[in-house]
Amino acid sequence: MANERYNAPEREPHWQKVWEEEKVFCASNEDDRPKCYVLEMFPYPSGRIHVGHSRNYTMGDVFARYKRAKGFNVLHPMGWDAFGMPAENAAMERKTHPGAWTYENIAAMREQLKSMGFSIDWDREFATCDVSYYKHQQQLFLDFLDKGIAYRKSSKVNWDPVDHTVLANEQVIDGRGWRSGALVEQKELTQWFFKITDYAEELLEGLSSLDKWPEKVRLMQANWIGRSQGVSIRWALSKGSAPKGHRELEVFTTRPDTLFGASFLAVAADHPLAKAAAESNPALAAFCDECRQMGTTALEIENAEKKGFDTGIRVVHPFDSSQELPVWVANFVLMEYGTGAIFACPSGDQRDLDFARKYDLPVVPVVLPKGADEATFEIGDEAVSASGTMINSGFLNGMSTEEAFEAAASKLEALKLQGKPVGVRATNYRLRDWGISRQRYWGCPIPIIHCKACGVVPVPSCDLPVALPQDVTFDKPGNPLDHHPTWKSVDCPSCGKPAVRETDTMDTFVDSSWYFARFTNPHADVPLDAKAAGYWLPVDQYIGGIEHAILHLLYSRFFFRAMADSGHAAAGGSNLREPFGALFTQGMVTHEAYFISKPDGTQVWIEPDKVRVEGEGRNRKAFLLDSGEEVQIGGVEKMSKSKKNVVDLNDFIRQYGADTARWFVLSDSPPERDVLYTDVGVEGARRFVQRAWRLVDEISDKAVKKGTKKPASFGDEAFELRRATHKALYNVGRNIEALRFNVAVAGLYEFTNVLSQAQKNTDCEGMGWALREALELFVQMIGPMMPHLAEECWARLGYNTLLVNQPWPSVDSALLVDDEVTIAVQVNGKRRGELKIAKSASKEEIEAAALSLEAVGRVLDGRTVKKVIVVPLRIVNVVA
RNA sequence: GCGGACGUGGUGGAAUCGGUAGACACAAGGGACUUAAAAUCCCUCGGAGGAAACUCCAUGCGGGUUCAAGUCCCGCCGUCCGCACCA
Repeated sequence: MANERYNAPEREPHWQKVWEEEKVFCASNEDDRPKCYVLEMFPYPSGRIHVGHSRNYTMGDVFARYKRAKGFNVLHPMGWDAFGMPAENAAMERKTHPGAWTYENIAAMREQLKSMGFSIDWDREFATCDVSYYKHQQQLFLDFLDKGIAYRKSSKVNWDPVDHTVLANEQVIDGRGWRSGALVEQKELTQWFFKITDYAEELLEGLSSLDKWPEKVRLMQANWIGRSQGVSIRWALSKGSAPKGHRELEVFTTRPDTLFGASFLAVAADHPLAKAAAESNPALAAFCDECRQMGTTALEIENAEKKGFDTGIRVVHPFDSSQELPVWVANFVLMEYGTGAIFACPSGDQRDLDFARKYDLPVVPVVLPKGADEATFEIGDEAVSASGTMINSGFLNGMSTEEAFEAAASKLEALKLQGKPVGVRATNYRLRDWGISRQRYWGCPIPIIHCKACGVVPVPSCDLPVALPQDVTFDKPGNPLDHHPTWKSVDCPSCGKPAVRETDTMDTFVDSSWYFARFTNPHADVPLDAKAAGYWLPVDQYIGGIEHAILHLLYSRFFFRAMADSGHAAAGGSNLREPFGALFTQGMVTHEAYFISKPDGTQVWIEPDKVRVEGEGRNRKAFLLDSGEEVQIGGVEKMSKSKKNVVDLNDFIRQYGADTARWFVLSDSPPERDVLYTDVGVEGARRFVQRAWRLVDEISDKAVKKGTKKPASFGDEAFELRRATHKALYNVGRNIEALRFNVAVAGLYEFTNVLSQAQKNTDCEGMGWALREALELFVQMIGPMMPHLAEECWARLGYNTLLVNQPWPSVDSALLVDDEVTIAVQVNGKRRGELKIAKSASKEEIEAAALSLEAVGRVLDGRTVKKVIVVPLRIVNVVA
């Protein structure tokens, strides 16, 4: 039996079959054990799983298997984020149906995940494109509508004037449609929104309770919500300059203290005042049109050249009625934020300053920074936003910025315009409402009917689902639901007359905002089974990419609250508001990418397994395997289909087995950081799988039989092995618990080194028993990470039970304590020696021992010791 | 542009609370075993100096706090992620 290689590709399917037959991983909603809900962000079924994807599921699986061994009732489900654009693109390119393409991908990917041996409860699997899932989503929409959480308003989209279709931001390349190449326009459409802004304060406050979330994610969300305290100020329009029907302009500011430095107001191109002024001013109208040509993303707006146009409208300064300021239209002012209008203080804001310099508007310094001299202080090319002392500011002069804020705000509240206060203290949020309408086929239909007589009519619940039609074509641009000959024709549920269905579908972020709740009972005939959700939620450990830090996670936090507030609360009286108790954001798997540059400048990416790499450093060159043609080395990037730098999971498993893949993605790199895929790294993992098998296989013959009584005493080596075993167990458990898999892996490497040394001393008293203990615990420790190999080893150790059903072994803490400790001795902060001393040694004893060290005396060289710092168990520092 | 992170040997990284920097692994070099190879096992391995003991330098760069800084603070540089219709 000994010296046989472990044949992973052959043995792994065997154990997977056993687990499946025994239904080991099916979670019960009725169980006395404490519950643990482990979830990895579910995948988009893009086609095939590559090694990059597998990392996140492996981490979740190790945690889930560990928790199961620790005695928890574990829920570890899997599903598919199955709606979205790639399916429609595939439909256009390959003439397949998006549904057919999606379900084929799901079938392939499910098999891939199964071949990784993940401990998933497949009975709970669903795809968001299943009618049985999205019909409940439609019910949720109706309930949101009822509660006022869903509403309609006008909003802008990227419009391709040639294809007559709405484009996603990623479909707009350099301001042009990706297929047509036409200049993209902005178009106003009436669309559906969720009132996430109603929850802004709660979502912000809730962050402080999420102490098991990464600090950076909470910070990013807090900044995204962007609460700011300020004053909303109404400016009176000067008579004669105001368009008909307009008498005032409302502006939100966080800096009322700088009001005396205001030199102009600026409004968005879509601001009602701008539109009104443009009616009688063709040049202004043209400028506003130009602003609308600009991209819709924050990136484009920020990077665009700052431009403006004077509307001719003038406003009266609230603190000085003799002063009038011009109102401009500026391309950097957003209608969606605040009131769509700002007042500009160029001395204190860089963007305002650039604008003022460009259009020759006044710049009045109003804040004198600490240490500056008022007589010589000037604003050059850089605005000064720091706080300081107020100058040139009338009644605010001499105050600090903070005092001036209060004084100005109070005065604005006291002043009256048309009988109402000029200013009101207000809290503003950067967060905008969530636009969910998409003009696409492959999404959840919005259950609404538009009737000429009755207006917007919700589809009655009893008529759900509104299912997508199957017979659609993608041969012309635009939304196939809109083109469909019959689908949208329907009788109005209210008056019975012919009406039309809403043809917009929902943003796929809606689908992923509640799937985790649905997993608690995916077969319930209501969206949320309150009892099951009350039992399982919140998710105890959520794992996913950092790229979801804001949108998906914020939307889900909102959606969960919105569900509760529209009658879909999780039971248990817990009033649960946060769906994810702990969050972990893992890094990605990266791989070198290779490409060939075509004469037209485009790059054709090449799969790494078709490339041979030669040389080192700067001389590294890559060639095509079949033709020998040289290819460019394109740097290390995240594994992605578009760059083709993926390693297919099937190929990998066929060659190395799932356990090698699992071990590789867990090794070396800290899980929150990116890991570089390299062949040599994989070789290392493969070697360890064999080494672990060999150790167990060989040593099990030297160890005592299972169940042998523990000897009364152990020889030194046997005792040391036992200590090492329990230290390893303690560390591996702690590191899995903390998701520090790379450290757990290192600990296991270290332990195998100890084990292979110890087995040489079989003469030592009690060694046979210590080896048996070491092997059994070792196998249990690798169990969560390499479950197939561990089962194989468990059987080799003589068991006919399943390792996966064994409880996690307990640490003998008596074996963890050292009675001696080595501490470093420093002189003036530099290490000069070390000291082995009893753990119980007093400070005085440690100090005396340190000072008597030969190396310390030599370095001191007769100098007097000024001070000795003793940190027991850690360090001694002699200061001379 | 705005917001957030990260930066340690030839390489991936470890250092849990401010307390011996480089655990563990990979690569490389040397040796054992073998007819030979693979596999496996053993040794060396941050840089400079030195026969050695040992000394000096070293955690992206420049400052600071501290008895003590990879770790804390300030300022740079570089890389990565997000920016609301990719998921």
